Amino acid sequence: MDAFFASVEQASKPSLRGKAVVVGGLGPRGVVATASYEARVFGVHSAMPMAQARRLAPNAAYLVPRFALYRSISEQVMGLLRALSPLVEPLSLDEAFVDLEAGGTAWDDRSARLAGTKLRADIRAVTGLTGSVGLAASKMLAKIASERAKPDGLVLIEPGTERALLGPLSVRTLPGVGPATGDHLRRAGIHTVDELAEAGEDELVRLLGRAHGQALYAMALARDERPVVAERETKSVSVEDTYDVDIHDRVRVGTEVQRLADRCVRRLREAGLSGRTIVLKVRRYDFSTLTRSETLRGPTDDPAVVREAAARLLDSVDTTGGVRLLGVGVSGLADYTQEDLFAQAAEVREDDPTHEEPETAPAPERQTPAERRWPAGHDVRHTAYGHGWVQGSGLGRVTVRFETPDSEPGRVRTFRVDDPALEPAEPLPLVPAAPVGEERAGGAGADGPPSEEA
DNA sequence: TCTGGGGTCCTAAGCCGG
DNA sequence: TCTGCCGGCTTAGGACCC
Repeated sequence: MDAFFASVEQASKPSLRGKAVVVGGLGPRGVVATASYEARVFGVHSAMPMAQARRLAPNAAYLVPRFALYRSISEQVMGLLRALSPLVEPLSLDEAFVDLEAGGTAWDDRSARLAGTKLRADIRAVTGLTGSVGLAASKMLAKIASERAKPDGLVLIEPGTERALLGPLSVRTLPGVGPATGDHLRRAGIHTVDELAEAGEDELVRLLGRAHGQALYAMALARDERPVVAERETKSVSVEDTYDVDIHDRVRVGTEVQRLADRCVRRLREAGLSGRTIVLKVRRYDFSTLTRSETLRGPTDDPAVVREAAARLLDSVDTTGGVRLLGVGVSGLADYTQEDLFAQAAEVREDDPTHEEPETAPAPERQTPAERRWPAGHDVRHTAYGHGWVQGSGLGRVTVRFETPDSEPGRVRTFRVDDPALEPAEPLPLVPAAPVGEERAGGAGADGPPSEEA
């Protein structure tokens, strides 16, 4: 999908179409998750600090991500992919590999192009968004092709042309070559894929280590046999928070770690998993990051056990000077088992007579009521004006633009944050709900105004 | 107001048991 | 019985990806 988060926001907010839109964390330490193509013109891009983005594009719309909405649209798209083939490997919410051959698509350019073209049309019809398709004989090449297809395009790499195409490209084009490996290679005088191939496998292994060297050499020769894997097991579950200001108070650090442990366990349980290894992550005031881990005798999903372990790990960390980030994770995962759970909990209670029962609910997060209740970009409903979204809030006021995905750009009104006529609302579908070929339900939709167009 | 959050994989060192 | 080697596990850190 092209600039996925930003495109979803533009589709759901007519007034933002054709405008610079930046989605990401809005706090003092936020970074850009996705910038619309209009925002990229100003030099804004993913992973850039939000403060820098605001300097580059002060007039862009800045919105908080709405992951639940993105996930629901992602599922629609993944559904279309699975109609093409049973072998679909999602890489993220907005990207996936599809093994067309396993889905019965004939192995020739015409058939492949046809499948890709139809897919792009289907994505547009179902979600209203544009997606790009890369077609090639391997995952690496398909990925490179899809990058070149963006935005809103289709690129096919013909068998036999791979090496000629890759040769002059920067080593950074290859998946797995990031800033560090790129620098490393540059210092060795290797800039292009051709130079990578000329260096030879032994030299690359010497420079980068066995696994990385061999993998990179194979890719430089356009050799990539990795299969498309549909179901990959989760290897770890973790949560982390970056704080708006560094935490210096050791007691506060302790309580934050406990909260993170609880959140992590909640996620673990939702996934029906338990794990043996507890990991504590600490990023200090100077951005240096360290991890400490402890492996238990058996897997657990008991909040008390994870809290205890995280607290022990924290004891071994010096936090003087302050911490900017804390995280708790669990790895060494196993499917949830009742026996292990009880055994582990009993063990801890014996070890520690002062052990406390876990709180049933974590302490609510501290944030100003306006920001908490009215995040920028989220949907709202007003009893008189209907459906809209939060343009901004502060000083006891919230500004709302009243429009829906299929309306004209709407008008802006400002309310008190505690206006009883205003309440948070669920996002509306980006395209009218009725599937193609079915009769619409007489304009008597349960919520939202009837569509302007057929 | 420099640098998020959730992952994966690899390396390397130390330790332990056979 | 002592030593050496090897494999596997644990721990810490780093690179990379979206």
